[in-house]
Amino acid sequence: MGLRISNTLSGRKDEFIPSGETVSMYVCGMTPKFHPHVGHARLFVAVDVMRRIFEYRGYRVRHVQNFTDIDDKTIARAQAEGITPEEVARKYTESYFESMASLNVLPAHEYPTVTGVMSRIVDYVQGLVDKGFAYVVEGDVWFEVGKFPDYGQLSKRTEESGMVGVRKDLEPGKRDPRDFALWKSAKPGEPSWPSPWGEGRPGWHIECSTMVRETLGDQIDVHAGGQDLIFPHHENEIAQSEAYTGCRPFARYWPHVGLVMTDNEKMAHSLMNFTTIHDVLGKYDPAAVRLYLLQVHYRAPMAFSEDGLVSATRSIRTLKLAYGGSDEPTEGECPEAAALLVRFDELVEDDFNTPGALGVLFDTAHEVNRGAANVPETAALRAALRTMVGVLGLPLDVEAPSNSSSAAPFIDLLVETRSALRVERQWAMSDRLRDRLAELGVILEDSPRGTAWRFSEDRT
RNA sequence: GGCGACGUAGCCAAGUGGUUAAGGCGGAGGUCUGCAAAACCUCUAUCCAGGGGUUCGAAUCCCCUCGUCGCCUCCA
Repeated sequence: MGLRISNTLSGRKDEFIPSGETVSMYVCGMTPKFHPHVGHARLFVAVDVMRRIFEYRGYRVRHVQNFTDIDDKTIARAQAEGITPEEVARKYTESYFESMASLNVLPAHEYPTVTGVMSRIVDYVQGLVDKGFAYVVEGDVWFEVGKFPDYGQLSKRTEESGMVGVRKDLEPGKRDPRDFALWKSAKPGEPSWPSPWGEGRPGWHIECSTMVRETLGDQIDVHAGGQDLIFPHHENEIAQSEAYTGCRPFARYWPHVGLVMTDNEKMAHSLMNFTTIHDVLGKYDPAAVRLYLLQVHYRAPMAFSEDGLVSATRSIRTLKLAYGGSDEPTEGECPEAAALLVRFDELVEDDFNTPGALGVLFDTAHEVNRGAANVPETAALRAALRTMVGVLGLPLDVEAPSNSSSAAPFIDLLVETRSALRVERQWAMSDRLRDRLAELGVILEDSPRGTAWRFSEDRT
């Protein structure tokens, strides 16, 4: 059975049938107006896993992800920080890349920006005007929803049912409450770009339609984003694109990633209730963070919790132990390893079921840790585990930062001293050292090869 | 009000028609260890928000109720 993907457009889980040799995937990226938070991390890790699974299943993928580098919020942030909107965008775009590199998120093949495609956006808006889908009112350009009969196909809203709650006070010149801005005339002091309708800047949705067309073409395979973008953003994107190109569906598969919740509301910059990825990575192993994010199916809402991160930190150890063993040459067949991989493949193909797949990883890790002496099977099992870890993108190769602490030389010294005491069989003294270190958050592990230490994950 | 997502053990979470309901964390016991830690082994949901219904058979399909969240447009 092949890959199946939940598709907001069809309202079902659909079998994935590629349109060509390469899977085209567009992801609504972030507005770089502050450091990315855990909600962003979840979205981009989820999308990263989708891409890795496509590639694992033998597809080539072309992944494009935008930055909305100019909008009301970047302008507001620029004023707050006393820098230009460009500087805001640059600063937080860098922050984005840092966080994503730590989480082992593969870079997209292309990162278009609004400012980078401005002239194409103007052309696109002009095209919609020419085709009769948009009208101009005093420097503003509006998309006329009434001209596009399929409006609401993604969000399942109809004019009668879902639109009743929209604002009643129309902006000047707007013909229908549902109409939305393609181009907004500049207010004094705002950044603006020239257009046939005067100085202004693009509306919120048009940049994505333009960028998709510029980078991937008139129809794409996969369009992903957060669940909060279904309406109006993705709905409007579809309207613009299908009106412009006449090609439908604009995107064939629409997987939407559930939101990260904190205190029973979505984590969002605008709600001031977020935890940045940077902060989380300061306290937790990146592999644990990624594991934590993949432990919930991407479509379900996810409650952010430190307990979950602590739990994931403990879990990751089992995986690391099995993953990091020395390499023995693999010889012969290992039916058990093959069976585990089959289980893994089936789960991963079924709408990117990472929580289910992680169950297989732990089963595999236990098999490896159990049979460390049984060389051929262990090698095959470990190879299978490495394959799975690669598909999920868990950064198990990366050392947790603990041993690079500035306290490390002193802890090493204490451990060394204790080892000497142990040789003398001075148990009372050596145990006291171990207990005192434990109180300070340093855990000692004795083995025939010597004594290793690590920081407790519970330290605050 | 409309549309959508969700409600499975102490916590997190797979499973969406059929033998014993994955896995992780936590907990209990054991092996190992000078004692620990780590690792490994065993145990830890007669039951899937509640109530009806369909079926030989449902956590899984249908209806209703309750609860949580998201979206409802140039955005606080």
